[in-house]
Amino acid sequence: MPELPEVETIKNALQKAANGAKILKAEVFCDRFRIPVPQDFSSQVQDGTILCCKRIAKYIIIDLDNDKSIIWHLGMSGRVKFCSEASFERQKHDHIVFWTTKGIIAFNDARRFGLMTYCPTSEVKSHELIKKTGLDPFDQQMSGKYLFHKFQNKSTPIKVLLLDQTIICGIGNIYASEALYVSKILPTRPAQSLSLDECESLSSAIKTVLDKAIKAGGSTLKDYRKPDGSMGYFQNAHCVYDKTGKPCPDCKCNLSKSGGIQKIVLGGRSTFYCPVLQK
DNA sequence: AGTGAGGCCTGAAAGC
DNA sequence: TGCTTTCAGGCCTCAC
Repeated sequence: MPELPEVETIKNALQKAANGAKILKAEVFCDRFRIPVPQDFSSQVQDGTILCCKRIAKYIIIDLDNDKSIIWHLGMSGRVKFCSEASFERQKHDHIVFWTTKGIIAFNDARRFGLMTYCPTSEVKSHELIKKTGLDPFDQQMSGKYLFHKFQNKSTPIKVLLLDQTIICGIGNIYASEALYVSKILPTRPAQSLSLDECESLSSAIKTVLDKAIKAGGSTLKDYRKPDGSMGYFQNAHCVYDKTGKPCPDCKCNLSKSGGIQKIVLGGRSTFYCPVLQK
């Protein structure tokens, strides 16, 4: 499920709920993820106290006081559960469970496209998985100019490049469509055809869309401890995503003529856009 | 080098 | 109703 806003929301929730918690026991019930959980994972994180939770791209990084950091990715279907020990009942696909002094943290991931591993805290940034991630959308250097530069000589559809985590990290399939809608750019446009102005517009649209989603996700935080222990994800108010045939919010065109929001496949992924508003 | 297809997994929803 | 097919918010590897 999670794209940047969801990961940010979950990271914030974890930070709030688990900071200062000591890991009494970490149990790995299934280690077959995108990359296997290291054999010594449990013993390496056990007795560590959680100093802080950070987000790098779509990764959650949990720094422990024993100079180890947990690297966590939720993949497509990953969920984080946080609940008291008394109310915890291990459910299907709860593959990794932490018993801490502040309660249970469980990693549930039906499809196991996610991953959990660890490394020395000082080596997180140079870690194989982390080092290839591109600029965070909220990084100071993120700008139209940066995108314009990165898009030079790229004939790839702009929508496909937005999903390339080595250029900008954190954008997933939903927000790629949404950001292009906000900046009024057709997803099929070759990246190199975008003007500097359009890149500026896209850069700010990315930030706006993600920021809105984080704020909305944050507002659901108050009930993140639902009875089932899951945190719940922000139910997004999308403009175009999964709205095939429906009018887009800003469109004043004739729906019967335009056909409403169109769905196409780019780079193997569903892509949604308004053929009237986006050029 | 850059691109598209296929693969990893399971479950929900749609199609028959 | 029940079986089969398709699709899913991520990401990697492989063949061209």
